[in-house]
Amino acid sequence: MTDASGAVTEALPEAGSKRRQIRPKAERRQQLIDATIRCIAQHGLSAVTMQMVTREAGLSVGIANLHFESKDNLLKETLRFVAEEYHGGQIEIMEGGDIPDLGERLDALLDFQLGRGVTQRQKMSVWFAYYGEAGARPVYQKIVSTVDRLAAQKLEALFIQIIREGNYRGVDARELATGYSALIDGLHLGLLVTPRELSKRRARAVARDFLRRAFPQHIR
Amino acid sequence: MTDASGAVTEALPEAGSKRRQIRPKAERRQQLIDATIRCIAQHGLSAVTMQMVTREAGLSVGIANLHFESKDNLLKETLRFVAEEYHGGQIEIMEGGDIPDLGERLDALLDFQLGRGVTQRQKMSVWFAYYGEAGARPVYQKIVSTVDRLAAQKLEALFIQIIREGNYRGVDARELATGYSALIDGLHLGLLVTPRELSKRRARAVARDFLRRAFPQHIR
DNA sequence: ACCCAGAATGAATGAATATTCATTCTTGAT
DNA sequence: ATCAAGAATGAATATTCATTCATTCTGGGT
Repeated sequence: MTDASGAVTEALPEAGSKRRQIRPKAERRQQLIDATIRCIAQHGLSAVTMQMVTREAGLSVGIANLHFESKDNLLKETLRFVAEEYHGGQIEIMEGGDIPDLGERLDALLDFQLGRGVTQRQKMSVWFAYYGEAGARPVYQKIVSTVDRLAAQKLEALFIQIIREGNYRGVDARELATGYSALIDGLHLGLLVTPRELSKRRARAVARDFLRRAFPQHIR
Repeated sequence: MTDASGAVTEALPEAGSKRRQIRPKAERRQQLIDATIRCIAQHGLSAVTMQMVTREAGLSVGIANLHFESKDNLLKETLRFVAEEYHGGQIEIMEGGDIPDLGERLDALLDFQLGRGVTQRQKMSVWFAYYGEAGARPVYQKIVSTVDRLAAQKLEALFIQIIREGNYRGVDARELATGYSALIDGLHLGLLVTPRELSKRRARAVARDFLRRAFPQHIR
């Protein structure tokens, strides 16, 4: 639904039929998680209802409690999915057997973190919606911490390699990694909240500048 | 209320009396905003109810709709208050007739942004709770953008002064200001969501490092 | 001492929403 | 063809919550 035309429509995935379909549990779960992401991005975490999500998924209300026990759980699993997708992508690049050159690998990482189109913006919304609640919900903190820590370690490892290769002096890999991560998070926030002030292009320039200042031989 | 003992109690601000008090409108408004901040920090924006807020304030439920027209409006005004307080503090320091030395002024700014105790943490929670909803609520975006822009301009102006004084080459004040703001936001996020990984001390070190790399003559 | 404007109260109202579950439908196996 | 397992549905339920407003109370003005 939610389309301009009054016609009752299916959600994106399946088209046409209004016949009841039976699908495996895993598929339905993903379908509901995807719908939840879209709903959070569009309406905000605090406005999301089960009716909204199931309608967005093109399914009936009861199904959400069939595959997830409760709304709380659906939201928790959605966060877990987004967190793992985002950090998984980063980690893959950082380990990167694909890209042997360390400078290029950094560039690829930056591309992943600040690139992409609308989809990325949706994920960003979700990401920060949960951050906003994290202060009051230890469950969210835990999910985020877990994936965060792993990504932080990989980033530090990459920086250590670069520092060694470039023979940079007086640079602490750990501190730099913390700073870079925080910078990326902050830029995401800016893109989300004040898109008028901060274009994606400028965000990338700022992040690149940070890296260039730290690793002048590797960037540019 | 809410205390273990059955005794009916007042909220923190006023003690003892259970007699109805009449106070000027402005005072009640502030009292409710303060209570709202505490509630958001403790329970999360999406869990805040009017009952919760008015109870926290030690007042009756009806009063919130008397002084603010609606819950929506109370939340909006609370955001405005937090935004103006935070950015107001920064701006005052940055204009800083108090501190003539530019390096010291930077240090004072950093102190303000990453210093303070529990109170600061409460404000941070509130701050990011709203950020999380900003993607879906233009009203919030607007409030934040407005104060944000002013602070960004002041920071840029300060950086321009420093660049001139230090005769730094190849440094773009605007870009650097964007980067520094983003870094601070990102560090706040880290402090909020993964306090185990990121201590306040380390956050300050990271931010200082950023500034030192940009303005080596002014910092340390 | 009295009054009354308007501040404060909280029980009542109605709307929104998560969750349940009796029922219906689909599919693959026999 | 028939059947059973279990996936899917959505009307009904119970709860929670924002908002209203008739009533009570307070304190400054006279």
